[in-house]
Amino acid sequence: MPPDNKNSMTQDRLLKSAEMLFAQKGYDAVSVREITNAAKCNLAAVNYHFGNKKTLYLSVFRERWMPRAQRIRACFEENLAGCGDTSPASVIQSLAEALIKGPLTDKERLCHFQLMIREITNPTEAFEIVTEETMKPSFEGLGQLLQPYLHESIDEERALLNILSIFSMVLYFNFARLPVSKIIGHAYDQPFKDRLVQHIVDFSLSGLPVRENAK
Amino acid sequence: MPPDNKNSMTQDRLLKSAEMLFAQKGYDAVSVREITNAAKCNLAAVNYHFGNKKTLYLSVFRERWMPRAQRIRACFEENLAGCGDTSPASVIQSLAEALIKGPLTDKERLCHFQLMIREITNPTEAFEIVTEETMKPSFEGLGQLLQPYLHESIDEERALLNILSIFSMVLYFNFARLPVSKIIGHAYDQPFKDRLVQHIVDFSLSGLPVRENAK
DNA sequence: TTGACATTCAAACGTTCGTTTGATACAGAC
DNA sequence: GTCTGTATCAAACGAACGTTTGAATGTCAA
Repeated sequence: MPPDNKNSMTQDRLLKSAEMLFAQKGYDAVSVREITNAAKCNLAAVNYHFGNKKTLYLSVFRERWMPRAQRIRACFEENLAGCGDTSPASVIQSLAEALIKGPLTDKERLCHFQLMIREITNPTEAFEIVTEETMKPSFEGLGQLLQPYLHESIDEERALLNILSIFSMVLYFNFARLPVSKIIGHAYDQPFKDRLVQHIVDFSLSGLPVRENAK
Repeated sequence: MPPDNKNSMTQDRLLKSAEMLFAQKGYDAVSVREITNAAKCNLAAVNYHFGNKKTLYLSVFRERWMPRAQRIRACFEENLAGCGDTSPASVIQSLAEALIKGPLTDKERLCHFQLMIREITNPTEAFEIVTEETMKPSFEGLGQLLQPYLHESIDEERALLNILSIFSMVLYFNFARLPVSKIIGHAYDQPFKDRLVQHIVDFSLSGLPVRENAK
């Protein structure tokens, strides 16, 4: 039997380096040599531990992306439990905080959403993990939470579109930091992220802050 | 002097094929051979007409993406002129229709937003074209249109966040068709796009359709 | 100490990449 | 006809790619 320490150390370093590079540059723009250099191991290690580059990419989603998605979900549920109720305001506040401030470091969060976006624009086998095992269950859960509070006339599609819209904002403000920073004129610091959460909650609950007599 | 017809015909075919392939697969996943095969011309044509692959990619943005962004903008302005006023409802309706139904074919629109997303996640020199020459001016124009109607307490950053939020929805519902289709359970047909525009307008103006006594 | 096994490594594999080359075809100017 | 410049082409270039190989290294059971 191999020393499980050394074995998994190289595997873990590979997964870590691969995840960061895939997130930053995308699958095709990253070479196996680049990954193994970053992980400080031999070129052949990828094929020895994961078979090939594609399986390494899939392993990144299985071993690193999925657990993180679950951590975010757990954080949302903790936030909501702390609210004491399941009103739309509480739900959205808990969701926005879990996704934008949440349990992840800033680097992790950026990495997480970049991988997600790349999988949406270039779907591979990992797309199923992202949609079927993560997004879909989450959205169904949110739908059940919000449904009792929505207008009776709202059908299921409209309810889902509302949740997708909230999600689109969170996703966008996470992965499109560059253009957002360019447009608002400053970086993503902590106070701004606080204001961002507040904005998403406000906008989701009331839409544009229009004066009453101007609607 | 060469026959300007034949000259520009090959160039145009290259730009057309390159745009579609770059949008579908991303810069690194598309080879020059793939592009020249699609354009039915010789491999060396890319280097003869554009110098190299990277310049071809930039030319796609300059020669095809920018004009299309301008067509969308013109459509928005026509829509708004047809409304007779510049109320937030009219502005948002005109914007959502220009972006989601608009002057483009479905294929063009998908291509347009895919290129945009790719440039946001993998910024190159074309990123400046997308942000500085297109997004920023548009958002400033929208800000000036909406400002008079917003609450006096709303500062510039909050006003921009509102516009960015509307934009995030439009962008998301355009480029993330796959997961959206998976979640709502059907394809992007014309009636759905109508409902989508309506939803974006409603959501932007009022947020979640919550019952009054439940807010 | 020996043998079996897991892991690492340098080197090479064949393929595909972006780019270059030199020949060829063909237009209009003189 | 000859010359000039543009456009296309097949063929080849060196570099980088993902993957494979076989030897070397280290660890533990027997």
